[in-house]
Amino acid sequence: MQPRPKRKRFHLPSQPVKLADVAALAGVSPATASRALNTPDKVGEAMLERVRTAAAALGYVPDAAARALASRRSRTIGAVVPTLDNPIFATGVQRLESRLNERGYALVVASSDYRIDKELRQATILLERGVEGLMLMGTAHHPSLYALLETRGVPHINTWVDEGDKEHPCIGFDNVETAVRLTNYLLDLGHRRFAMIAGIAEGNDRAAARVVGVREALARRGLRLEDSRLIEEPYGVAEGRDGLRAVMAGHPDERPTAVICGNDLLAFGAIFEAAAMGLDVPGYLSVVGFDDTELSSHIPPGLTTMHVPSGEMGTLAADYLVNRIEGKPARHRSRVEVRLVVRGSTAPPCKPD
Amino acid sequence: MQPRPKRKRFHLPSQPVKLADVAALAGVSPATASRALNTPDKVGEAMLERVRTAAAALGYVPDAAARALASRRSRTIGAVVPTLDNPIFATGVQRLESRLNERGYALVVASSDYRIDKELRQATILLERGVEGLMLMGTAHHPSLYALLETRGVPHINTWVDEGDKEHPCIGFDNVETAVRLTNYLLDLGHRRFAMIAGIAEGNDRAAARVVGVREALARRGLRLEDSRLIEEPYGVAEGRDGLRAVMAGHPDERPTAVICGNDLLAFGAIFEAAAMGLDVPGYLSVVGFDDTELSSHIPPGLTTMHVPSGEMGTLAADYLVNRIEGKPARHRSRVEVRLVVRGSTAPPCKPD
DNA sequence: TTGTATGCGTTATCAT
DNA sequence: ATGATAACGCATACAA
Repeated sequence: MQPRPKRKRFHLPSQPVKLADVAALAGVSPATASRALNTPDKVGEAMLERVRTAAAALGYVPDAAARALASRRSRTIGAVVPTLDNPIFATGVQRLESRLNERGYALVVASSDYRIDKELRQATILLERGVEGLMLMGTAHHPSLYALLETRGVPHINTWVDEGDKEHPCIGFDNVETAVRLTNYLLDLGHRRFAMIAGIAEGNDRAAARVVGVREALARRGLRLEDSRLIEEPYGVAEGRDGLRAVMAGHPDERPTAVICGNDLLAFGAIFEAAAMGLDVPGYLSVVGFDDTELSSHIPPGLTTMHVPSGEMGTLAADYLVNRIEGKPARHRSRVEVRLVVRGSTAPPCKPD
Repeated sequence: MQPRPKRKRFHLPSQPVKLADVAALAGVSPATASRALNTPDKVGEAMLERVRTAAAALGYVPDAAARALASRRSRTIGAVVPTLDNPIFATGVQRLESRLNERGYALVVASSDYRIDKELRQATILLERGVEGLMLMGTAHHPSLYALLETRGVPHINTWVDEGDKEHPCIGFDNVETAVRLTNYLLDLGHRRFAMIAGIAEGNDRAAARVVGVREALARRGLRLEDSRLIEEPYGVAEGRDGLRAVMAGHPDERPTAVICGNDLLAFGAIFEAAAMGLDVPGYLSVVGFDDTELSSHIPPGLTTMHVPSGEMGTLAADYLVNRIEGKPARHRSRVEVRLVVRGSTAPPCKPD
């Protein structure tokens, strides 16, 4: 005869100790145990102690899935970023996580690889996972994304941008205006011949906006960016080097005296390549970037760049989302300060027109 | 007779369309609908189509919490890293996420800030969140952590290490041995007077191991690291500069001819500071680092360093955990190749003893 | 304040 | 291959 009783279900006793066990040990109902653990102020002093010690004694760990199902709250928020491989994004996510952690939320991350279709897929996955809020980057999303957010009623926040897109909450700065300011600085220095090593605009509205800003600033002074002086490269140091060679091609007299880079990584590459080409920075050529990474102030001769407070944006995004979720007041939009940091990589042109 | 049942719940109709709705529209039972969506091969051709179109028509999105509760599977794994702010970690997490995504898992991240007590707290939170696997960094964990993992039966993997700790699965490399190799390279070059700008050993076994390795290699040649020539600094460029000034203090004749840095960020700082002090690298001083970041090959004169395949470790960690979770064979330990990359920052000492 | 009884949406067991 | 139905572990409306 079989020593095993015929079992009704075949579930593993994965988590032996459940709330009911705690309640039993404490001699109270599951409801009271639940309240004691979650809303201590709604329960008597004595009960509270009994439940707590019982829970501790059993090493009780609540089951998040069951809790989420019953309460319809996951206490989880999601973030879809292009990649964590860009340090400036990583910093933002780091601070996002820190703040969420402080406020009792967990963070699930996914990357879009700068592709809006993948961003949509990832966001969908996170939504299925039950995130209660979503941090996105930029404002160029798949048309279906907002609809998805809408139907699920999940708050979201666009970061790194603060553009005309008044429909949607965002935390960041105006990339166009920022590029204008940076370009104006160079113009005021006396530069007239420009080149730009931009990021890949496709799928990256921030990169595109920076090009627009540069063009706009130049146009106001009656200047323009020659086609041969604008090149798009993925963000990277090696790409910055390639970019510099490309935009410096041609007759020396027609070469740009200032190169604007889409981010600091590209700018580092440009500076290194200029050195390799024997072109003095800033004597022969001024170079500027965007972001202001840890290295920007240290790399000789120091990189003039726009300081972007990526960590602050992460913190603000966390607060915005949690406030929305918890029904607290939350500013629909908030702007962070991006400031020009002048360092050694810029100077007046050696031979102004 | 009451038109409505007397008890009515006040739940928000948060997710109007559920599996039952799909089943109803398709004219099948919920069970069949579930099977059609999850295990298509266990269902008839015709049913499958009906269910799928019904689901699409209603825009059905499964509820992860309910699914997790019923199946006892969250399809989520967790990672606790010191910080995302170190680009080398960010890369590892990026690749971890990529691979998990490919295999149908989501990633929830938390940071420990190099503190084992916080690591324990974060791991606990992730476990409560129902992660089915956990990626950790290093091997120096809180005593309770393994017990926690054990009771919950959650697979884990220690990354960035491959030490004697044979109890636990890990993916990485031997930090001591790696430091030995790096030091031997300098010794073979002829260096005899060394300094080290290490990371903070407290809470960071990798940083500590690298110091051990350097000492070990020196000891084998009858040399040692003077107390005044070893300094611990948080990983950072500015800290590297401070560190260099500190270890170069004293009479020039007694100065080290080689400085070993705990990671590339510190090495960058050391190189910059050496330049600022008018000390030629590698003519007067050789500098080496660990990690091999994107900038290491570009920064003049090129940084000699140990290349650490952080992305690969992320991928391997993902595969290991998913394989374990899904009952597939998984190597208990796997080692990645760390190789010495010689660049311009090292040369024989100008005046060997 | 505490207990009782559902219900959350899905998967899985069993019978058909 | 498909349907009926009992868990899954917890929170909460309601009664006491």
